[in-house]
Amino acid sequence: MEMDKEYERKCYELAYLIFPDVDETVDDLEIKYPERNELDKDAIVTRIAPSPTGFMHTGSLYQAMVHKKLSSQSKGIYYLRVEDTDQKREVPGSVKMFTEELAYFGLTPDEGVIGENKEVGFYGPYVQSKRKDIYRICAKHLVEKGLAYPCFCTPEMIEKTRQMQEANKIVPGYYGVYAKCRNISIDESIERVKNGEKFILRFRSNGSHLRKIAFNDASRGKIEMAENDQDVVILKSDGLPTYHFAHVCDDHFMRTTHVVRGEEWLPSTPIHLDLFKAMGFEAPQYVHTPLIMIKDGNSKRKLSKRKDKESAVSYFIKSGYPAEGVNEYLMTILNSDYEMWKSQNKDKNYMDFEFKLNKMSSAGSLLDMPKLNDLCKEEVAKMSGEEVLNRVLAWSKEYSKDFYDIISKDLDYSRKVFGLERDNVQKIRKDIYKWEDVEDTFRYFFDDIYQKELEEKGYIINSITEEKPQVTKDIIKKSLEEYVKVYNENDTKDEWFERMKQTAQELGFCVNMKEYKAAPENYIGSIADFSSIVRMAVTNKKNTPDIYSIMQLLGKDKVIDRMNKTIAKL
RNA sequence: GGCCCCUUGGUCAAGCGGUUAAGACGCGACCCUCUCAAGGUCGAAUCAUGGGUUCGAUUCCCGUAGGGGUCACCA
Repeated sequence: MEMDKEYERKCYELAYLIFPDVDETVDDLEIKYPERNELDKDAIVTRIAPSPTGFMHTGSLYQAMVHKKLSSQSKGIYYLRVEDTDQKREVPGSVKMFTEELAYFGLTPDEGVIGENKEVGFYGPYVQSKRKDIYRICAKHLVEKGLAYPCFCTPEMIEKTRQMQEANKIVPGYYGVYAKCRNISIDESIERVKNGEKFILRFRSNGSHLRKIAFNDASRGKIEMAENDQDVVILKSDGLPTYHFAHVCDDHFMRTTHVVRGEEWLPSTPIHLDLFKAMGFEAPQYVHTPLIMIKDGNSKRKLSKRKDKESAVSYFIKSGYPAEGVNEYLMTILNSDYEMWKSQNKDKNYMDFEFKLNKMSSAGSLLDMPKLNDLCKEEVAKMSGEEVLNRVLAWSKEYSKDFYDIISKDLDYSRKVFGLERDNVQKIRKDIYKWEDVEDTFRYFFDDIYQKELEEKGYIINSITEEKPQVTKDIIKKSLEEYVKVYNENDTKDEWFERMKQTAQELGFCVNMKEYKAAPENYIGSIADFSSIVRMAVTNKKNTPDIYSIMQLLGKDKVIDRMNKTIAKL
């Protein structure tokens, strides 16, 4: 008993030696960062906690969606905390990038860091490097309780132990008898700290690898794992905490109720539970989300920052994927019954859907780009020409300045172009899924880039002859020559088509598709072939919206000029 | 390798002891059509495997295999 009292006293002495300047206590922090009583009892407080490495992972966006849904549904809070405890990896400008990228997808947090050097909320600072005091208070608390100790081992010594453990097939790590500094006397610790020896701070775990610990994952259910017995580092030599320790201190004092994080954290959850227990804090509800995978040959693997461009959120923004489509896609892989709900609630958006944690798939899904593209197409199809134009303007201003200049020259004209088969029609043309592709899709409307394409790629009209040998170059030439003569820009659509048919028929094309299909050998081609000739002469493209509208938009001079130039090239 | 997670068509997946095993993307065919896209109709394609439990297993239990993750003073 006397001994215990003495030990306790020495722990306090050691704590004071290590943290002479820390005079606040954990209890002070409890008062400073009180429970969020203003929220409903079952309100969910979540957080997105990126590291400022200049890169936002697509998986983070997926999680941001979970945060947003959980918090907004429960009238809770979703905040952003910057985890910059690894200062070596820090990339300037990251925070600005994160907040902008989240904003692009409508996933701006309610609290915390909301822009470069901008924070809101009472639980800050929301940047870990600015929370050193808090970690030191918590760490001091652990030292006082004999639950943390200074470790004087050098990285080389630890590496040596690890190699020995591996060679002997012992579970590697710093624990039990292998934890040298755990086992030195407190007097020696005090002495060595006094002598100014360099050290880091480790947690003193009382767990055993032989015992099991169970916890409930809100999406996966009960998970059982071996207890933690590792004396993990809690404060590094630069004085900053490791992820493990920061997670425990921050999520407690920011009053996080649900920690939504990637599956890769599952194996270290026992460490966190151990730390929560040691601090006397209640652990949050964990939600481990599956990783987004990508196909690699015959197997799949997690999206890799180095190998996969799709691993970066910025990729989707740069390519001009509409946020609505990406969000839809995320929801489909996030909640298994979302697609069904959506098909019954077409006019609603994902914010109206009730997201359920237990409906979350726990297997990692493959990033399905064709599906994403399709969902984006659907979303673009809901937009008016005006809307599409505005989106393309915003996108190109940032990522394709030349195109921006071209389309902003005559906004009325551009609006008509983007409204083709989109405004005032029953069946909307679904051909655009990302803004990056728009320039190529509509290039024939803009002389500069149209001309450039012709110079670079040449005329594609000859491909008709390759596909249908009976439609020879001579026929193409003759068709265009005849058509140029009769083209009348004042025709209505019906008149226009009648005129096309007439010209086609005179040249030996069949103007009735059924008749043509019944006996194609009787004709040199069909009205479809004739239309292709005209289409390619005017647009140098195989696929376009309705040619009549295109001709109307381009105007007679350009139409005639393009046809004549094509004739000259034949 | 230890530990952990995961496993229904090519992909996302519904299912939660008895179903003709939904739906979506993709793919194929046909229809419509001035082309393409869209739309319409139809089609091919799935319960990893072995053993239990049960009258009955895709569904519950155990093993096996496969895939993935993780074992830092990185998060």
